[in-house]
Amino acid sequence: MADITLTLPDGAQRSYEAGTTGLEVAKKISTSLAKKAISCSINGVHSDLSKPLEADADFAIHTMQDEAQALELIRHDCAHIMARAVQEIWPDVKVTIGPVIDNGWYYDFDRAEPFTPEDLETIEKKMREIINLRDEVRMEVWDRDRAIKFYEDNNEPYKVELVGMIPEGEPIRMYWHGHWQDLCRGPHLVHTGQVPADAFKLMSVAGAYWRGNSENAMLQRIYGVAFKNKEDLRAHLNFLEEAARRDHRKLGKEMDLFHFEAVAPGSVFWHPSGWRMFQSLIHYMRRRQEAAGYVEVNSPDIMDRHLWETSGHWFNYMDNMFLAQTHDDRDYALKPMNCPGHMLIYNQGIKSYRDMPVKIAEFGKVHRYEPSGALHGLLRVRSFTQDDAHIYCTEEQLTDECLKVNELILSIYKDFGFEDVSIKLSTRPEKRIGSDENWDQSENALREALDRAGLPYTIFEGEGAFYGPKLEYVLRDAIGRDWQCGTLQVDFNLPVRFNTTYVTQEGEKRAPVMLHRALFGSLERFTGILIEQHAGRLPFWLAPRQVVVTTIITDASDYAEEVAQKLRAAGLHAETDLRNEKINYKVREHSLSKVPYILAIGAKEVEDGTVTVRTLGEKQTKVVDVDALVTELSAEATPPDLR
RNA sequence: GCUGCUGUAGCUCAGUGGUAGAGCGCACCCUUGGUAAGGGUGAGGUCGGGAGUUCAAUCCUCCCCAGCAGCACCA
Repeated sequence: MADITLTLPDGAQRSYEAGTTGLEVAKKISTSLAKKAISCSINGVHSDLSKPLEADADFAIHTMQDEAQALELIRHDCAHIMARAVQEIWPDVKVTIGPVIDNGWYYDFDRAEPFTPEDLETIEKKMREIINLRDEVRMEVWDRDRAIKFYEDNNEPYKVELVGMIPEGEPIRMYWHGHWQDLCRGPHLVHTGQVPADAFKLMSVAGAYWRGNSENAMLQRIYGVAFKNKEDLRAHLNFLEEAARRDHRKLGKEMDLFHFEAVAPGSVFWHPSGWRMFQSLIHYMRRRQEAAGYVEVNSPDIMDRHLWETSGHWFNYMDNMFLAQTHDDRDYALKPMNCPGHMLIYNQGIKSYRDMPVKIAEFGKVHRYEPSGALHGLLRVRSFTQDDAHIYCTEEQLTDECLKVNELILSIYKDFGFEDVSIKLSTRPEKRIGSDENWDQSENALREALDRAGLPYTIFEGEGAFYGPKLEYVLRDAIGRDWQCGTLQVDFNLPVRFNTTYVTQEGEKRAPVMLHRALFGSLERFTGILIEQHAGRLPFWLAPRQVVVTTIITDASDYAEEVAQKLRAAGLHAETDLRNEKINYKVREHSLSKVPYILAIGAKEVEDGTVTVRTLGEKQTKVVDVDALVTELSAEATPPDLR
């Protein structure tokens, strides 16, 4: 048999007989390496050690030291071992798929009875037993008929379907973990004992549709997390606990910012502190938009159904609209969008090419009947305030305007400390309106704007709105869930539907191109993300309660009021706490509610005309002159755009 | 909307087939104390809503509502 030459990571070249497996190569290099080896890379493709090497290649052996490969294998083997455990405990459970995800894996099962938390413990225990068996993992390539027959005989209909979906020409790989087998692309570990038995944990059970389609049967998904060692697992569990402490729903209650009621699911009751923060965001955005040439308007909340038919929303989103009953015979709907209102404002009077671009902004409260299961604190609600705007421009201005919006969004996020924002470009969906030429033009404008800005982005084919493609600016919550905030959409269609025009230099009427854009997106959502981002310790300029003036003795009350008045006169959110309580008690309480500065006043301060300042979270206090403090805090309270 | 779980005082939660309890908060009293909980007394609940089973339901069953996790959805 011919020899093949392998180039190792250090550049060394070695020759072996063709058909040698990765594991045999490892053994020839050293016995200890063979013991530690978990997989290999052949020309950069992560592969099983049992795979025979048939040609010259770049070759590397992986051990648990190779983080990326180790975690992928551990998690993927965990998925298989869990499925084996489940079928050993409940032989009638049908298996489906079990991929690796961030921090772990999941596996979807079809079982009549729901899995209980006790079941998870049982499964974990069985998994540890399987790991201890150190069963060899073997891979066999089968032909399609044999695989289908096998799964039919074993009453595994989901696997039969999966085998059928594998494209012609691709190998059908069957992985055996001891006596148990699964259809899988691989690669896998050498034996089950390579999975660290103390570094994984089953987390939860939840429903999930077969193949992600709500028309299909609902399966039971078990989620697990797995790491290289138990320290990493513990660190991850700590992270989850920390994240739970930052949950904006919890902090919203603790900081008395907002609440929800069953009478209005998905709609926020803003408390004074929360509303103050909300208003600070609006004031900030209003200044930024004015500086960027926008004009602000306000349009009605309830409008006739015919308007929504004209815009196309009635046809596309009727089921998700709130309808308003009246005593006349007309149908009204609460606005789910601001665009039609802006079209009617634009259409007043005649616009010239000299007026373009026209930028109409509104802090519009929109209502959308979101599915009950989608509601999630401030992050997904049924009525929310958009910092919405529509830019009407000429086709020549299109790309430049996209670029300007992109710059504005990123500059604003930067002011809030969001530096790495992921951007999604969603292209034409199947169900859409408008010509392909227009879609080409729209998608190109967005793509070109991002390219000119030199920004990375991910394309999501077919995920655009029915009227145009969109950019989505995605921010991440405390536990790593992504939420779309800003958005920019190009639309050639709505202007045509509303007979919206401008007069060109040649005196002809022409439809403008329209951009839909929101920068915060939803002010409710953005507020929620901010709360989590800062774990409630908001930047001073956004903190709804900035300073509390506390007294140590009752005799200091008058002076405390005086200090608070001075702070308020400087525009700061200052209040007093004159209660007959110990200073320790007051400090604790205001610290827990995340007030940035606690001032303490006792006999000494009254006499000297000073205050003692404590910064949130710091033990050290300092005594300062009141006027100096007012000056310092006023500067700190200045919003970033005014500095 | 789907699967599973949860719903008891303002908050966090315990508890029982015989109409309820703690801590915190709140009110009042004592205490005037120097940087993360001073002490006492007291008020406060149709046990998410409705129906059923039962001599008796907060507890068991069913329906509805809301919330949580995930899925699906997100103009």
